[in-house]
Parts: sequence; C-alpha cells; structure tokens
Amino acid sequence: MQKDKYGTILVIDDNEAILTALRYCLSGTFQRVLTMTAPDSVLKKLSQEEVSLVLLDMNFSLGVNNGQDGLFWLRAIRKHHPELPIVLITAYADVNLAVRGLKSGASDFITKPWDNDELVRKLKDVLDAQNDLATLDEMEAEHIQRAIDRCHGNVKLAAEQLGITRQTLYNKMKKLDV
Amino acid sequence: MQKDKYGTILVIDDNEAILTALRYCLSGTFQRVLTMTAPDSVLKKLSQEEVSLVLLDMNFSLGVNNGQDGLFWLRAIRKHHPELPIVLITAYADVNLAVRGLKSGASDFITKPWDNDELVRKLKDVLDAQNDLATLDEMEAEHIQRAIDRCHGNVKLAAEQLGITRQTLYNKMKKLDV
DNA sequence: CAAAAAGTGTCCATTTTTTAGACACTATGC
DNA sequence: GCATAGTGTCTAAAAAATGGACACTTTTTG
Repeated sequence: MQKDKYGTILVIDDNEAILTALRYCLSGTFQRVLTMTAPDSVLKKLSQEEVSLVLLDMNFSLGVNNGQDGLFWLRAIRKHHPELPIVLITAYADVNLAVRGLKSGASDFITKPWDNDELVRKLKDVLDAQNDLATLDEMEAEHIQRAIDRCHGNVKLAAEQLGITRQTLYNKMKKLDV
Repeated sequence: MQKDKYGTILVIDDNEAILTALRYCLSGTFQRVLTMTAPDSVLKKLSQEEVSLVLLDMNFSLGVNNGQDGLFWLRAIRKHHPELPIVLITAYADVNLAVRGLKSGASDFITKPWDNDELVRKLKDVLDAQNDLATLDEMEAEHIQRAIDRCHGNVKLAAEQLGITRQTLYNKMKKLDV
C-alpha cells in the first residue's frame, strides 16, 4: 500500500473548531486537507485544486438548520464535478435529510459527533469504491441484464429499448454470457 | 393516464392494523395490494406473483428494533430480483439505518407515522423513475464520460480501463458527442 | 536542461460486429 | 382456430473495432 493512496480532501464547515479537529483527524490519511468556512467559493476552489473527496457540512445559514444549504451546494458541486465523491456531515440527525442527500448523489452521510476511526473508515471506503471502474463490456452486460429482467425475458422488446437489433442482442448475450 | 399504470405492490409488515391502513391507502393507486405479516416466505411469493414494488418494514423480531432484519431481507430480495424496487418503512427513525438501507439498494426510506399523500407520491416517483431505461448508446456515453473524467482527460488510460482501443474510444466520442 | 518516456491525433488494411431482411417455427389471445 | 407477436437462425452488405504505424507534443525525471 503506497502512502499516497488517498489524495486531497476538501472540508467545508462554518465552525473553525470543527475544522481544526477534522484537519487533525484526517491529516494522517490524506496527503492534503483543504478547509473552507463557507461553501460560496467552492466551485472556484475545485477548479483550482485537484480534490479527491469533499466533506460537506449541511448547515450554514445561522439559525436555519434544515440542511437546504447543504443540499443546494451538494447539487451545485455534483453538477460541475459528477465524478467527485461528496460525503455529508450534519449535527442535526434527520432521516429525511439523509435520504434526500443520498438520493442527490452523496456518497455517505455522517452525523456529529462523529467517531474519528469510523469517519476515516467511511471516507476510505468511498474512495476505494469509486476507484474500480468497469470496462465497457462489463457495463454493457449489466445493462443488458437489467433490460431483459425488466422486459420479463422478451428479447424483442429488450432489444428495442436498448436501441439495437434483436440479432445484435443475441450476439451480445452470447459474447457476454448474459 | 391509464388507470393501470401502477401494478401490484407487496407490503410486508408484522402489524395487522398497519397492513389494513396501508391496504386502504394504496388500493386507490395500485391494481393489487398484496400483504404479508412476515418476510420469511417473500422469495417464494415473488416467484409466484408479478410484483412491481415492495414496501418493506424494517423491524420484525419482537424487541429487536435495530433494523437488521429489514436489511437482511432487503438484500435477500435484491439478490434475487435486482430490478424490483424496494421502499423501506420504519417506526424508529434512525439516520444510520436509512443510510445503510439506501446504500444497500433501497429506492426510498419512509418513517412512521407516514403521510398518506406523501407515501403515495414517493411510491409513484419510484415507479416512474425506474420505467425509463437508457439505450445502450446512452449508457455507453455516460460511462465513457465518467471514465474520461476520472482519468483527467487521459484518453489512452481511459481507453485501457474501458477495455477498448484508443482509436475506438475516439470513434465513440465523436459518434456519441462526448 | 536535455534526454527519455508517455500521450496525442490520424492514417492504413484486416477482422469482427451490426444491420436489414427473410425464413420456418411456437406461443398467446380473442 | 385463426391472427398476432415472438423466437431462433440464416444470409449479404454496411459499419465498427482491431493492431500497427506515423510525426508530433507534453510530461517526467536523471
């Protein structure tokens, strides 16, 4: 295992004390720990720095703690960097917010107070998971399997929905062992 | 809009009163509402009936309410029916459980007590979302985009990871407008 | 800094895949 | 029982992928 396995992490939280704690906790795992106290300039930051993962707090507007801010910035970041994994963190454990965060593309959802070891483990898991990308053939095989499942075995219909001919679907099924 | 847009829903909950309430609430939207009080025979049930969606309670073992049962059955069902959408429902709002449920492939996560209109809307959303499946070309374009993003624009590396030649990747990028 | 290494963009001829169209056969529904 | 829809397989022609090559540009690194 090389030391530089986990690159740069960007932490966004409006509480300086929490940033300090996280910097300390994460510096052992990540090559660099960048921090921001407000998400407003995060897109500029991301275009300047090469970041492997973002740890994003959900609440910024003082007194408004429903996570709308966090969801907004999550979506903004994902729109411009769809491959960049984002882990959410919040003090206000809210099932609905967690569900919306994950459905909006967050990789995980952490609640404060956090356990340092567990946090590091989860962040590592996220980066490990995103590193393995499938070949086109593997992707194709999975998608074909899904299409056929969804068409209850109707090859003609599946082929139509996949945008290929029935004969080609037969070929691919044989070649890809579907 | 045809009446039969939303097919058969299978509801699994160990509380008869809740099943009755759900049957009433869902019968207006779904053609059929099947119910079970224990998940033990769900796989048998699914092989006999054609079900469009499963609504699965998370807690079955009396006194043990950490949702382990629900997660187990969620994974068991998904293993055999990867295309079947499953919505989780639980009385014990638990962020961690919700996160694990969604990461295990659940389509949504509902907490009791639920709002009937919101429940129906969420279930409809799940079925509407799963109905549009992409063509192979669309799938390919997305996957290629991801690979190139992840390789920071290195075409040679992206092609290798995709399992195709560099020239083929150029061809596909031109054809698919990536 | 300069050489070496790696990547780019574009050719080629050959092989493989996809295509439209056809065929006889088998379910399924009314 | 007849019609409609789907199956599995076959052609010949069109399209795409392949390994290999090329001159050129960028990146690494001793």
